[in-house]
Amino acid sequence: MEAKEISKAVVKRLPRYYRYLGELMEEKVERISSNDLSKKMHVTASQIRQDLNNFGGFGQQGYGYNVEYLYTEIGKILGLDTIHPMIILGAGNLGQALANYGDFEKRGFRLVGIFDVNPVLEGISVRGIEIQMISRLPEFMKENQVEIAILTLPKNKAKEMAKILIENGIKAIWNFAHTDLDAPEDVIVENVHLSESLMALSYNLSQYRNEHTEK
Amino acid sequence: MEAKEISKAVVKRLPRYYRYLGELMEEKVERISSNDLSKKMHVTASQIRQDLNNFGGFGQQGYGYNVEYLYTEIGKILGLDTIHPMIILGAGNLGQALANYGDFEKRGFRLVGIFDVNPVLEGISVRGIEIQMISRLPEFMKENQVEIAILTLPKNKAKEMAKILIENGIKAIWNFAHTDLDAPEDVIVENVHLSESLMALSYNLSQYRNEHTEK
DNA sequence: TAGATTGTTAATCGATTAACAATC
DNA sequence: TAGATTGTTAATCGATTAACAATC
Repeated sequence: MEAKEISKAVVKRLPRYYRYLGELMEEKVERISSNDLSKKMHVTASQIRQDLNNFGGFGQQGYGYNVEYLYTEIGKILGLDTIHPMIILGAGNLGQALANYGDFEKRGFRLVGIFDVNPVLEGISVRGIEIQMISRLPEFMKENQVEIAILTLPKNKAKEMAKILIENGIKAIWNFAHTDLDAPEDVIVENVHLSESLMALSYNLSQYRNEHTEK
Repeated sequence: MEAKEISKAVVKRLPRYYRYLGELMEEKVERISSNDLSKKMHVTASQIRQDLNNFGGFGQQGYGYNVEYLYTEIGKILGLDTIHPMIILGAGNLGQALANYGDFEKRGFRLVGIFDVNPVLEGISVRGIEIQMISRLPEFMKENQVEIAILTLPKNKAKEMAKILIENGIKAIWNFAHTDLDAPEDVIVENVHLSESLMALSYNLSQYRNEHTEK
């Protein structure tokens, strides 16, 4: 809320704190110290305190952090206390996998539409939502409030659709296409480049093999 | 190849260089300077030169980098010049989506098995590979060389299966389960925590809204 | 040769860790 | 109160950027 700029590294860690705190809640743990949490998460206690203090003092000296309170507060910081209407562009395997992932709904990410270019898919329901032709997208966006678009289309199609999304006032794009998108700075783009993740894995694999073979 | 330790940040950037070089090749571009590439990729030229020089001098003063050569070399660094036999654990939507992604095969990631716990799926073919019961996994791993396991199972099941994979000598796990895995340091784990990615997007969304509302 | 551009060292910037005073 | 643990400042570490000599 304050003007202080939070680093990308900190933001990337917040959801992980949130996940661990959720698990602690399930285990009925009421409070935890940065030290204990640091051991669970394999990070330093110092980093935890430093990270959390970017957003305010959630702990109490001599006591630690109240798990439920901290969980709720991080949830708010992450914007999980509001509804985010969401559409999927590309009803292939990946699009359907994401549509069927129920936990998103639980966190406020509400799927309101699914679109594809393939006429064969038109009218087929996924999670109770009928797949529509992508040509209907601009119209749909005018009639419905849409905040996030999930892009699970081939890369050439993806760039083209990103343009249309932006023209129609999309707020954020979760991009699974194997390409970078051009977007103005007021449109949030979060990339999930799966093949790049697999290549990083492959690098580490080769690296490890070399280190333990050569010599 | 040398003992020099490459930072994780550099490794994460390599696949992106690889992607851009691939695109340049498609466009028949023969050579490129760090400066031109930096403009395309929205990074500094200095970073590109610094990154590449971790692995050796691929460029030439006054000329720049030969696109095809650099592409090939980065491919080798990423281990894309060797075959990586791969299995999928969890034949749900996501598992099938990954099974059907043809580009992996092209890069040397060869799918050799798909497993699930659901007996209904037994024998069904995905990309010409029959889904097997997960109970057959240890046997399969003894009979076949398997390097990478893709984990697309619910989190409780995932931890359990990771243990079995490790006992049977898996080299790397590409983990899509919403949990961290315990693995010895000689087993590479690459996590894809999709919900965390979506939460980071959500954070940025809320953040942007605040900055442009309050004042 | 002159011009271009790398490879590489040095300077800067940012992020992580350590330390400790404040305080519950 | 004494003990525990945070919040926060200072020190360290690492990564990015700038600068430029080397060299094609």
